[in-house]
Amino acid sequence: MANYLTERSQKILEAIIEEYIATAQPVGSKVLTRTLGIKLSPASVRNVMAELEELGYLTSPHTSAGRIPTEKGYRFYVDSLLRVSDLDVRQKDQIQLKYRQQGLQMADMLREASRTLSTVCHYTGLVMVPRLKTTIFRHIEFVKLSPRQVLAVFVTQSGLVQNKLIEVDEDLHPRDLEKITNYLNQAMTGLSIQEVRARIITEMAEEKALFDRLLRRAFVLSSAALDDESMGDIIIEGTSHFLEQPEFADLPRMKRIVQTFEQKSILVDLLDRGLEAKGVQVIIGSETEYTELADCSLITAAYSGKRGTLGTLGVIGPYRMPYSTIIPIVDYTANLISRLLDTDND
Amino acid sequence: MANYLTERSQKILEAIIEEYIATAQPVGSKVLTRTLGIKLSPASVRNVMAELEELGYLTSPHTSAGRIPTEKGYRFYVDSLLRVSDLDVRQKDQIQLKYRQQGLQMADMLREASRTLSTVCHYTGLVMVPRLKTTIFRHIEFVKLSPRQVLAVFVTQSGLVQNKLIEVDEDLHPRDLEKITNYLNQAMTGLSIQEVRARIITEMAEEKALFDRLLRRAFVLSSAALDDESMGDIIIEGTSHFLEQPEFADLPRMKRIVQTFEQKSILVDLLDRGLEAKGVQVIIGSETEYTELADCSLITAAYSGKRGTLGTLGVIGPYRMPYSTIIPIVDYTANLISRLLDTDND
DNA sequence: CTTTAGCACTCGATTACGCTGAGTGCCAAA
DNA sequence: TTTGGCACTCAGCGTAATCGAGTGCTAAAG
Repeated sequence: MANYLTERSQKILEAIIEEYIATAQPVGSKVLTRTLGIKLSPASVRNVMAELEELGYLTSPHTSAGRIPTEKGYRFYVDSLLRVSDLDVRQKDQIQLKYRQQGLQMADMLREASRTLSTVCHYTGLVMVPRLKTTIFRHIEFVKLSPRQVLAVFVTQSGLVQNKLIEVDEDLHPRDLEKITNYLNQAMTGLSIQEVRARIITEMAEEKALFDRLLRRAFVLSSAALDDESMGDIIIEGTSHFLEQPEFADLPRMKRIVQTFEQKSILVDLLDRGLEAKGVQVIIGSETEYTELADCSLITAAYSGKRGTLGTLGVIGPYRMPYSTIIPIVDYTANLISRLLDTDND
Repeated sequence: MANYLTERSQKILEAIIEEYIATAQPVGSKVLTRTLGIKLSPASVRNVMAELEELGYLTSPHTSAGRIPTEKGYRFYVDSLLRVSDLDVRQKDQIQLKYRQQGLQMADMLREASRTLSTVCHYTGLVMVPRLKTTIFRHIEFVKLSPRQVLAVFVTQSGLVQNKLIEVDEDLHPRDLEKITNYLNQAMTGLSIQEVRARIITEMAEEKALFDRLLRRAFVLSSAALDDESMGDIIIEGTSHFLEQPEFADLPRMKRIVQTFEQKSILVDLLDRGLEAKGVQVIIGSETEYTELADCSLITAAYSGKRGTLGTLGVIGPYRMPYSTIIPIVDYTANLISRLLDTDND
């Protein structure tokens, strides 16, 4: 037996997967002959199916049922068989419309993206908020709230605003705070956070800083303001869509998945993986390397601002998913968000 | 037949409800005689049960099953039968421990509260973020991001920080922004947002403002910064606990509830109701007045800062809930949060 | 008047069983 | 190489039988 697939085998595999995606039922040889373009008898189709099963692309839940795709089947389908079409104009408009309202802050926009992905795809939408260290410094402001508390407000190039409450051990005069603010904004604008951190460390070691009280303070404060790793948060919308999927009908499995979502850390990891990748990425089942998500697929794409990748977004669902329609939606959304982030904040 | 309940009937009703809460199974007369303190034959218990059913406190799913409490039964139980004990020290410590870490911003604290409620109660935790208009003005700061964009950072007395991006139609000089900031902080600190709004409106009508360009700007900006009604957001944690409840085993019902959560607006309304109430409030089933939540109970309590109620928190679950343990937990959490908000921000 | 034992009855849950039909694998003919 | 034919398998479904927990009622006991 050949260990490659003839064109006909591929056609049949494709038809099986698409039928299964549509119906969630094991597909038999008979219905295939109807669905399939080629004129072929059920018996011939069965031969091919047996072959595909032996090669590991299909499996049958029991003897007298049809076949369902394996993970390997889906992988092959996504890699080789799938032709993703462009979104049609109507769908593009429908998505774009959601971002029409003015004055959205970045965080709101990302939340909207997650929600839109969820409703358009009928799966759960995921958006990873940009990690602090990959973003570009734009502005920082220190506000004195009480003798011992300073609020740091930090704005990234792409428009993300973050607050951090800093406990200080000395009573800083507002004038000093203002000077610190001015100095930092003038010195750091345009650098990435990583660069800012590096800069702080080297300058603090330098002679000048050793003797300038104010400068020292500036560094201490900004370092406190920026050390927050809590970013890399993720926005999940539309968990309820999971409850529509027949494959998750049993509660314990369902619960495990929802818990995984609530915990977020696993999803953060998975979305992280899409950061360097170009274009849309598909992670199927066990490729996630988490048993909790063994029955799920993720479709992700990175979005970026002016200066490189900011984060990733996508959807998660059962691995029986209409990839051909979901992939362009995720792709389009990532591009749209990238564009909006670029123009929105000059 | 009496339309009040004898002490014995009450005892039996209580026993039934507690048994049902524990087991989720209809309870029969036989098990009751074991559970019940009083020496009584199953037959006698049955008589009482029939009576309780006629009065509407119990119902039976079918002839040959035991009885389960009705909504009215729960209501009576919560109102008259329930003795809430204080939390024991260990539990209090367990809860308090979660807030030990320093420098938590209010938003983080509320999220932690929701999460803790969820894990401790094994139900879904809810926390309503303070509504803007009920909070006290503490500080406002305008940061110029670009010629046409100003970022307003607004801090409430209780330590909640909120950002709003404002599009302006003229290029404001940073000096002017600073003057505006100073003026507003000096004039408005300590007022409630409602008062601030009123003040803005009256002052804008006044003669002085008409001619002072800067003052006008100040009012326009602050009014833009504060008109955000988006607050009154709510933090939901632990939705997955719903999936543990046997009463929500069927997916469609489950899905309706999860969707209701995602939509939030209904929960906002329900939590709002607890704002004026003192102490813990229990809303059972149809008392919510939402069919989506007809099988759910909410247990809520208000938390407050220095100057009055800020918001509410609580848990939501099936109405078969161990009220006697949940109520003190919610109560304690509300008090704890109130205390923390008071001390944390001097 | 209240409580209790006894008993017939109800009805959901469980098990058993047979049938059906979709689907398969294999073989022999085209 | 394809196809029709055929025996075989097995989940799903409906029906029937059984089981047993729990009830309501009645009549006797307290």
